[in-house]
Amino acid sequence: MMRTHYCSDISENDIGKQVTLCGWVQSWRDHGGVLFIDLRDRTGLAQVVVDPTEKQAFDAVQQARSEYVALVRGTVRKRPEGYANAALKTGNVEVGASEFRILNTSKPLPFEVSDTSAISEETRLKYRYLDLRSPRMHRNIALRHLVAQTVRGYFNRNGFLEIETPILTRSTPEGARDYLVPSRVHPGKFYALPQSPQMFKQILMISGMDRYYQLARAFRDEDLRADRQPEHTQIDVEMSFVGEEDIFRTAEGMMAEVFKATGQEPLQTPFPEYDFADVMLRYGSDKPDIRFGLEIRDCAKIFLSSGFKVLAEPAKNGLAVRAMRADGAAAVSRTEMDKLTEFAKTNGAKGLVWLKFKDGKAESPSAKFFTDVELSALRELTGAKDGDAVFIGADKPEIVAAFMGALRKELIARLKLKPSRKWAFLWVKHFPLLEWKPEENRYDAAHNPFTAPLEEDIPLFDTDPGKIRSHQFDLVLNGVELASGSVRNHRREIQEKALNLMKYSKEDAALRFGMLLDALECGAPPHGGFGLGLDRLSALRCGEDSIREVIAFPKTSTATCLMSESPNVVEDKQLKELRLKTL
RNA sequence: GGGGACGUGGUGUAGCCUGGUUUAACACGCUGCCCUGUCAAGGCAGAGACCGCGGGUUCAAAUCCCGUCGUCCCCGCCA
Repeated sequence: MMRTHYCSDISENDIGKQVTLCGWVQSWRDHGGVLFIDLRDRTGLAQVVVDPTEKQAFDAVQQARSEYVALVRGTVRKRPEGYANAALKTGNVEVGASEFRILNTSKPLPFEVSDTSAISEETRLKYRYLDLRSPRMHRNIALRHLVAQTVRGYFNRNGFLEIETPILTRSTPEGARDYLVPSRVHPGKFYALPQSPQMFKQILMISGMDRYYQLARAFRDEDLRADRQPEHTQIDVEMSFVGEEDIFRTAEGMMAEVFKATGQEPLQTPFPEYDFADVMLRYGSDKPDIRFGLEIRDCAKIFLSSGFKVLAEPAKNGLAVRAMRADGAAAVSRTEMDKLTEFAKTNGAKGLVWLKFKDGKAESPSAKFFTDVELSALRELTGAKDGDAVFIGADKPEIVAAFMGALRKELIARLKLKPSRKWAFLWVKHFPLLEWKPEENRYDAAHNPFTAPLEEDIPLFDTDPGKIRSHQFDLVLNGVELASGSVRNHRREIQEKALNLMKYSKEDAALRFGMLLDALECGAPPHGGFGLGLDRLSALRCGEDSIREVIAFPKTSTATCLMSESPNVVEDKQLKELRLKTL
C-alpha cells in the first residue's frame, strides 16, 4: 500500500509523523518560493506545503496541475500561529512534503470537481465519472451506502434471509409497462424485467422461508420524473405469520436504525397511523406532508341553512363542503387570491371561496354572504386567527379532496411556510381494495391484486365491493411516498372473489398469476410485507430533490444514459439471432 | 400522448423582448511570466465561442418565425 493515511485523517495527533497521502491535486498556490497544494481524496482535503529546500519535491511539484494524481510523502506539522483554516477538517495541520510524485496527469476537466453546484446536470451526467469525484457525490453515495448497510444489519439481526429473486422473469401485463428481453433460445418469446419481486417473495413465504429481504432492483418502462427512474432499488421485505402492526413495527425499527446511523435525532416510534379516508379528508392527499399544519375540515353543517347558495346547496345535497385555514394568508393580495382560485380550478374545482380575517372581520368578495354566526363557527372550526385566511371548497368528496390537497401544497410553497419539524413519518392504511373502472365495466385492484381485505369488510364483496377496505398501506415521509405494502391474501377463496370482481376469467387469472394462485392452495401462511424506495429515502436523507443525485449512474428524463450513451443500436447479427427486426 | 422552461468560449451566465456602433460581454477555469504562508491567494500578459442543428423572413439574425435535436419540470402514466 502506497498510502498511510487518508487526506482528512491527519490531525494534531499525527504531528511529527511521517505520512504518505495519495489523491488528486485540487488546487495549488505557487508563491514563487513556498508552494501549497490542496490534495483531495474520498475523505476530503489536506494542505501540502512544498518548500524550496526540499529539492526533489519542489522540482516535481512544478509540473503539477489541476486533477493530477499525486503521492506525497512528508511530515505532519502544526500550522503556524494564525494560519489555521477553520473551514477545513484538517485545518490545524499540514504536511511538509519531502517527496512529491505525480502518478498520473490529467487534461483540464470540463468543470471543477470541487464544487459542482453551478454545473448543469446535463454536463454532470455526460461526465459522470468526474461528477462522482465531487464532494457532493462522494457524500451522497457514501450516505446511501450507510443506509443500505444499516438496513442489511437490521434485517440480519432480526432473522431475515437475504434472497435474490430473478431479474429475467415473465411479463404480467398488469400495472406498469414491462421492460422486455427477447429470448434467443425461444424465438418469439420474451422475458420481462421485474417491476417488483412481488410474486416471488410471496412464494418464498409459502416455501416457509418465514422472513425475507432484498435490496432489489425493480424496472418500469414508464415516463420518468425527479423521483422516478426506469430502474430503482427497493428495500423489499416479506414476513410470515404477521398482521399489519407487526409489519409496521418492523419497518419503524428499520427506519429508526437508519436515521440513528446517519446521524439524525432519534425518531419517535411508533409512527402515527391514519386511515386512507381520514387523510383524504384532512389533507386531500394520500401522501400528505404533515410537517405543515394546514388541515382541511368538513364544514358542511355550518352552511346547511345558509343564505350563501354556493355552499348551502352542496351541503344540503350531501356533497362535501370543506374549509382549510392558511396561517398568515390574510396578507396575500387580491391578485394572488385570484391566482389561487385559478389554480384550484385547474385542479378540478368549479370555484373557490376565500376569506381573509383582519381585525376581527372577514374580508372577501363573498364576505357579505356570510352571517356572523357562520363566520364565528368557521373560525372556531378552522382555528383561524386574525391574519389568517380560510379557503372553502364544495363538490363531490373526491373532487374537493383533490383540489384542496393541491391548494394545500401550493399554499405551503407560496407562503414559504416553515416546517414544524425535520422529519414527519406517517402510515396511511386501509386503502380501498378495489376501484371501479366505469369504461371497462369492472373493478380493478386499487394497488395490488394480492392484498387482503379487512376481515369485517368481507361481507361487502357481495353487496358493495367498492367500499371494501384493505390491508394495503403506505409509509409517507415529508409528503413523499416512501414505502408501500400490505397484508396479503393467503386464502385462495378470498383471492378468487377479488379476481372475479376484476373480471378475470379463470384462464386469464391463471395466465397472469398462475404460479402464485397454485401455491396459495398448498399451505400458504398468513403473510405480508412492503417495498421501500431506497433511492427516495437516500435522496431525502441527503437533502436532494432528485433521486438522480443518489444514483451513481442515472438515466435522463428520456431514459438515456448520457455517459454510456445507452440505449444504442445493435448489430444485425444480434437481431437475427433473436429473430427481431427494427423499424 | 400533452403543457411549460432552457440551449451563447472548457464551465456558468449577460446580450434576445425593442434585429444594425457587438471586432459577442462578464466571472470562473486554462496557458505563460512574477511573487516564500496561501487556502475564493495576488499581480501582469494571453489563448479560447460566429451563438444546439436545419430552414425561413429581412438590405441585415445570437436576437423575429417554423421545424428538429437535447436537457429539466409538470399532467397523463407509474397495480
